[in-house]
Parts: sequence; structure tokens; C-alpha cells
Amino acid sequence: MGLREVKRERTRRLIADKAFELFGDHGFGRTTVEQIAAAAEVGPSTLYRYFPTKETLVLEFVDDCLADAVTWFREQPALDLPDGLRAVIGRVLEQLETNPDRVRGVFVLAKQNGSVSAHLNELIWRFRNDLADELVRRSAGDDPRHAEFVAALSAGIAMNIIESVVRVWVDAPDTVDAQQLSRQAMALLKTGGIPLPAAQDPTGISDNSGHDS
Amino acid sequence: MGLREVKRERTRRLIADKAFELFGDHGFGRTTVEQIAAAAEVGPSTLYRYFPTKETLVLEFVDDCLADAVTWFREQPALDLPDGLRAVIGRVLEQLETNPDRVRGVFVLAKQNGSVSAHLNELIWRFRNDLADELVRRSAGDDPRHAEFVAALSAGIAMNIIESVVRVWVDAPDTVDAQQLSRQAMALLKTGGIPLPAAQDPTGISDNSGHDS
DNA sequence: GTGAAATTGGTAGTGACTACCATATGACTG
DNA sequence: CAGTCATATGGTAGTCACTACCAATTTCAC
Repeated sequence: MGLREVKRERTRRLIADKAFELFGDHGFGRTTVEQIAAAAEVGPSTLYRYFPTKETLVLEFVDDCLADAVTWFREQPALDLPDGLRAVIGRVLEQLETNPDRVRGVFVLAKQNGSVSAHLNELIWRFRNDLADELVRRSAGDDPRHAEFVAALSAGIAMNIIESVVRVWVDAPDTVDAQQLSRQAMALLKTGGIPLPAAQDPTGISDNSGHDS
Repeated sequence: MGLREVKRERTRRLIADKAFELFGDHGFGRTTVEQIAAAAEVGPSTLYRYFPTKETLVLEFVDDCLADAVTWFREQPALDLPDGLRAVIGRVLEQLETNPDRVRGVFVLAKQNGSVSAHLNELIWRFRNDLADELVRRSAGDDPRHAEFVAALSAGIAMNIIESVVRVWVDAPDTVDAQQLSRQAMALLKTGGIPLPAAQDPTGISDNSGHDS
């Protein structure tokens, strides 16, 4: 709309970029928000109006990618679950590949700094929860407790695939095809290539008494 | 051994308990470390010698449970993977059931406070990574890249089961049997009761070219 | 251009956390 | 039992993330 929003978006991006630059040069912990504000030529209080915490400076892009994928998935109710999940995974990776340098930078910073790592992990979990909520919404109306449990596991596996793929991909974005790697993960899962936890003796496995409906 | 360590352990526990009490009464954010130190009748600087951050005050117990399970798993190399993973899951749940109130408290606080949630999630991821490392160590010496990838997925699923079970369990520790619920999750996983991500059309699924060995 | 609304920079403060120092306390030696 | 040594403790001063608030400036609508 107005010139206002354009300028605001520009300032926002400028701050994030400068922050990323400084974090890359001197590390997350050794960079103060005052330095970032100074580099972006804004006051510290302006910076805090755009980014509520220092961590969001780093994580906003990844957060956007995940949020976008969830929103997109909500608008695709026609897909059945296996194909739908495959598609969200693809969507997330697609979004992340928009800016590989940024994603790699985020993971590097997360490796260095505990707080960044913690908040990154929280983003990922929130994604899983959002996904699980959507799966519950789609599930046929049987026992909601069971549906939530299944949805959590299902969404968790999707999250795991994404995370595992990304961790490989960020180490060598040029030689690894993230999409293909994710398909490989799905295939391994389907064909038993991934060792799953299971008792050799399936005691009490087939009864449902542990789950009070 | 000496009287010193006994006293130290007592002080440590006293601080953690008082902290938990105050967090429960007034919330995590509304409780200052000075208040905790005062309640435990120690100076703030002493408190920081025991607990490096405010979050560790909350999360130490869960952290210990997970660390214990990993250590235990490392000492059980005889188990094959499916059964071993089942056993770690059981071990973690067993440890958590040692102090259900504490675990529930942790999850309640995590729900209220973003930083607690973030650090809790990080603990869980660290557990997954430790588990994955051990799985890699056990894997036959083929392509390490592939082994790491598989291990990450495998450990991730174990982590997911634990997390999903615990989230149900903390809501009603008395009516839910965590161990049985985890076995149910494994059974669902094995019998296809959990929707997994997969393309209906398995394009490029069976070739290995995406994975450069 | 004028007034309303939004954006900004600055100030003062809180609270988590660190570095450092002086003191006190338990542990060991003669 | 006295001496001494390592360790534990409390306090002080300081940094930095973050908040609440205020005054000034800029943008938009009329």
C-alpha cells in the first residue's frame, strides 16, 4: 500500500542483514544489539520494535519458511495424508532453498550458541505442533485422544525428515539435492530401511487397553 | 565420601526445590533469582555456582533422566537395534516416572514460558543427537554419511515416541500407563497405523543417486 | 497546509549473568 | 590440638538484554 510499509520493510531487512553480518564476523554472543542498531543506523529501541529478541534476528527466515509451509498445507485439504505430508516436507525444503546461505548461517550460529540452538529447536517443535493440529482437524471424528496421539507421531516423523535432511544439506548445499534426499528418507521408512523401536516379543502390543477411549 | 559433598548435594537440592516451588506459585517470569536465593538462604552468587542459568533450575531433572538413559544405552551393546531402541524409550519413561510431579511441572512451565520451552526442546534434541551418535557407532562400517542420516531418523523416531507419550502422560499421570502407550506407538508404527509421508507415485524413490557415497 | 496516526530516538529502569575479592569453613598434617 | 590448605560462600561492581515511557519527527488523509 503506502510508502510507509515499504520503508518499514526495508528497515526490517536492513537490520536483519546487518545483524547477520555482525554475527557471522564476531559471533552471536560477542555482538551486542547496540552494535547492530548502530550498524543499521537506527536506535536500539527501534530495533526492538521490529525484533522482540536477539534470537529472532537470526531465526526469522527459518520461522517464515515453516509458517509458510503450515499455511500452505492448511489450504490443501484435498490431499490425502501420505501425499500431503510428502508435499509439506517438499514445501519447507523449497522455501529453505530460497536462501541457502541464510539457512546455513542459522545452523552454524545454532551450533555455536546455546540460546540460538534452543530457540531454533523451539521453532521446529512449533512447526510440528501446528502440523499435528492440522492433522487432527483432518482426522475422522473418532476418539480425539487417539487422533492427537497419532497426529503427533505423524507430524513428528515429518519434522524429523526435514531436520535430518537439512542437517545434511547445510553441510554441502551444492552437492546435495534436499528434495531427493527427503524422498529417499520416505522410501527408507516405507521399506524398513530405518530401524524402528520394537520389541522382539510383541507383548501386549495388539491390545488397546492402555488407551482409555 | 566427605561431609562436604553431602552438604553440597543438600544445598543443590534445596535451591532447586525452592525454585520449583516459587515458579509454581508465581510463574517462571515473575520469580527472580534473588528471590530463589533468598528462599534457599544462600547468596545469588552461590546459586549461580550450582545452576548456570535460571532454566537449568527447572530442567535439571529431565536432563538427568535423558542423560541417564543415554549412558545406560551405551552400556547395552548386545541389544539389536529395534529392541535396543524400545529399551531406551522404556528407560527414559521409567526414569521420568520416578518423579511425575516434577515432570508435569516442567511441562506446565514450558507451556507458560517461551525460554523454558526452548531449553526443554533443546534437551530433547540433544538426547536425540546423543542417541544418533551411539547408533552410528554401532552401525556396520559402510558409508558414514548414509549411516548418520539413518541414525538421525531412527533416533528421531524414538525421541518422537517419548515426547508424544510424555505429553499425553503429563496430562493425566494416574490414568495413563506410559510404558504401555509407548508400546502402542511402536505397534502403530509397525502396522501402518501412523500415516507416513510418501508420494503416491514413487518417483525416483528406489534409486540411490541422490546420495553421493 | 493541517491535524491525526504512526514511526522514531532517547532515558531510566529491571533483572539475568559474570568477574572478582575477602572471608569462612570443612579437610588433612604435624 | 594447632596450623595450613583447598574449597565454599557472600558481596560488589559491572555488562547486556529487554521494557516502559516520553518527546520529537515523519507520513498519510482531508
